[in-house]
Amino acid sequence: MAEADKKREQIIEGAIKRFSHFGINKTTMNDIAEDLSVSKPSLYYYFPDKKSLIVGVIEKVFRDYFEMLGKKLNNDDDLETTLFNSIVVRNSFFEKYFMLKISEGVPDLLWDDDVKESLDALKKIEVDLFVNIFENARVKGEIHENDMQRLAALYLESLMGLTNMCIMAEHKKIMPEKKLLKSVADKQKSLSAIFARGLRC
Amino acid sequence: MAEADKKREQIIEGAIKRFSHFGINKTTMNDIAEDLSVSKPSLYYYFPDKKSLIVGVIEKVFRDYFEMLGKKLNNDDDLETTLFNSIVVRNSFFEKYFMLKISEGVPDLLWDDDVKESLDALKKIEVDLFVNIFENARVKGEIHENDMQRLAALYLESLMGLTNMCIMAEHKKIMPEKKLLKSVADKQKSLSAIFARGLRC
DNA sequence: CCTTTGACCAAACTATTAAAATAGTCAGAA
DNA sequence: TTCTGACTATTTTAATAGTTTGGTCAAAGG
Repeated sequence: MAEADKKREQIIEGAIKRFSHFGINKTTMNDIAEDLSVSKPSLYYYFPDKKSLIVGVIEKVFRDYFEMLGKKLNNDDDLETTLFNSIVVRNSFFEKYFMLKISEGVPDLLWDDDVKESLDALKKIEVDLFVNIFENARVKGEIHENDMQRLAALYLESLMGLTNMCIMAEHKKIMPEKKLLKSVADKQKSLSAIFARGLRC
Repeated sequence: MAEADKKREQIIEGAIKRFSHFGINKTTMNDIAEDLSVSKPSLYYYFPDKKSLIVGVIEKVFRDYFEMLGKKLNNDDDLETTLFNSIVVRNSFFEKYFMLKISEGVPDLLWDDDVKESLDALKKIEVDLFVNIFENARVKGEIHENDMQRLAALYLESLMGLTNMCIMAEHKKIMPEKKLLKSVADKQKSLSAIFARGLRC
């Protein structure tokens, strides 16, 4: 049992390596099998199809992100500092797993029901994490609002939206440059600072 | 001379009707010519190619947007009210000209040098308009910052990013529903309110 | 000279099909 | 239970033919 789970993890790790290097749709199940020196049917013994492997990869990455976020955040920090730290964590993942970006290349994976369901659940977890952050700031008197759910969702949507705008503005497909990432991070921090101050009044 | 300009305007009006109803790439030059009861070469007498007609349309729409924005804005209003009003104007244009959205359908029109140049110039004008708005708020003591350029760009990028996130989250291609547009407007206003308050401190 | 036109062409897009690549299965062995 | 070689089914890709559409021209009307 535990052995099987370990194997599943190994497969996911292998898939992540390929995916984050060549992208999802340039990686075949054969590639992954060969990397791990097993046969394709072995792969299919652990994952019924490619989609479920992709979902597994996505969930693994998000779990890692949540874990690192949990480690980095400190209840004693003020809201602005907390948001800054979360941006650093978020961007490190964004950069590392940029090639995983599902939006491009894979036909309609984003609109597939299973993938969408998994992704929605993960995003909900992220929102809940930020609900905690904002709630924590509220009890410390940094926020004068009630609806932390709405606030957390709004903050994340704005931040991601800003990020997309900046990335899209550059050339389409290419991997974003270090310089661009730096300027994006600056903008994210500016927005977060204004956002945090805007909640104080 | 003035006669030719009038004709150009008529053609642009006709093109806008078609474009905003069927989208840019579902509209042929023949369609536009037939609508106006002229022959295709006549069209090409006034616009050297389809791209320049598209650029003409884009610039006309933006000019109308800027004009309506100018009418709606009042120097005496506080920053939050001004931003709210600008959102109303912006969204009315977004809805009216939704089918013009170049991002979808037309191959790489967004990355075409001419279109990009025109679009960049128009966006710069918009940013400058908001620089004025923020500058006006600053002299009234509503803002304690120096770099209005940076602020205006950040605000607009955040707002557009938020909008994109909301629109994208729904089904891809379909025209956005009234209900969705309402909720987007609410989020835009929430962000703007927080943003405005965040600049006061 | 300015504007318009029917007739024409070349490039872009679509539909169709065949070939190749890849996802996924199965009977049976370790 | 876990794995494999050999197989099938499905998707992508490539090549092709047919159609649409952007764009041009020589000539004519005002």
